[in-house]
Amino acid sequence: MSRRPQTDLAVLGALSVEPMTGYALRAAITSTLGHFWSESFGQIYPALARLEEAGLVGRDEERRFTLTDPGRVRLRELLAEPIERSPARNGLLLRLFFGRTLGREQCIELLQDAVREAGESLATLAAIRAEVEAENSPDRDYFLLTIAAGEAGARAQAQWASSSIASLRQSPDQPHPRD
Amino acid sequence: MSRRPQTDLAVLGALSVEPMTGYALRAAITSTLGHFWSESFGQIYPALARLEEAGLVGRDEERRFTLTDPGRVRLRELLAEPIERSPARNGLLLRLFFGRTLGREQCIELLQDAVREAGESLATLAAIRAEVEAENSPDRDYFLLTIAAGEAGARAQAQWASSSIASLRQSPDQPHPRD
DNA sequence: AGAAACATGTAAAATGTTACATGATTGT
DNA sequence: ACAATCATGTAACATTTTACATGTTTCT
Repeated sequence: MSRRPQTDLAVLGALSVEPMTGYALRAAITSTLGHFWSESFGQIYPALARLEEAGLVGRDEERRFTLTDPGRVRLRELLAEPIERSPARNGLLLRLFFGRTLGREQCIELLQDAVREAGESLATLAAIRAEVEAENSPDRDYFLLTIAAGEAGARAQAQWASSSIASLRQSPDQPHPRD
Repeated sequence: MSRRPQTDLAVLGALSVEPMTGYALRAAITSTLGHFWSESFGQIYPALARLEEAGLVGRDEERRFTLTDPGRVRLRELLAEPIERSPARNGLLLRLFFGRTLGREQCIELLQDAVREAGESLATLAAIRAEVEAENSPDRDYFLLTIAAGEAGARAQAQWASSSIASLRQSPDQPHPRD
């Protein structure tokens, strides 16, 4: 099965929340969905064109893209499909796995970056959470669910990275192999 | 910058641990690295051919691929490069974000799957951990670091999903929009 | 002898990113 | 008028997956 349905899912889903221009859609995917989803710029307009062709999205008076009734049906279908997992690609863990070659100090630096990054994530998520909690959208509880996932992940990363730094500091630095 | 360096990093790194055939390399990437990295089958042999051409890997008496000295230098270079983050693509969160359309019960099922999955991950990781702890490899401490990351993530996911299920059960199910 | 696993590769198709191109609208 | 932002798209390129193709070795 192609991965295009996943792009369609993101696009139709975003339009189910509110009608938007392609430009706004891109901004929504970058900012709101950005913590757990991404679509590259060059995917969105072709997807919209295809979906419009198929009658799944239309335009309102202000030329914003809207979800049609068939589009809503299609969205439900896509939501019910089994989750396609994207391949794991964690560059940090890949580097730490070969940490003996990279060297202890550099590993510690990477882990410090990870702690900092997790902190930044938590700050961003707190801001988004405040915004979402202020709204009274019917989607609110579900939005908060995804925010909570991000927060849980960030906290786990911060704790893991911190304790990893501590344990690396206790172990002796080994010389690089063959140096 | 192309993403090929990332594939090279995985291949050279794996060979830095021990010499292997391409077949074994693939198995190593699937099983050991599999929790945080993936390379598709069709990438590995072309990468090996390219790296051999460039003199970064060679063959030992048993025709296993080995890391050459220039290869080790290149590996260090690649390890020191900034981490390229791969785009976030979390199908579970994408579906939950549109949970109002998907429906509360289906969301709960997805979350239950997530809890189960996290449990399976923890079991697999525990097995790998036991194996690695038994070894006395110089890479051991770094391997354990990456295992700990997986464990932390899995535990965070299990907790988040469990408490999300509880909170969804408390909120009333809203009818599907426009049904 | 046959099955299963080992081993190496290629080609086509699908996917995805990046850079470029163009014009309208809005605020200063 | 000018800059910034809004808005829509295309084309070239890079990456990745999947399916196919082929032969060897090892175990039963």
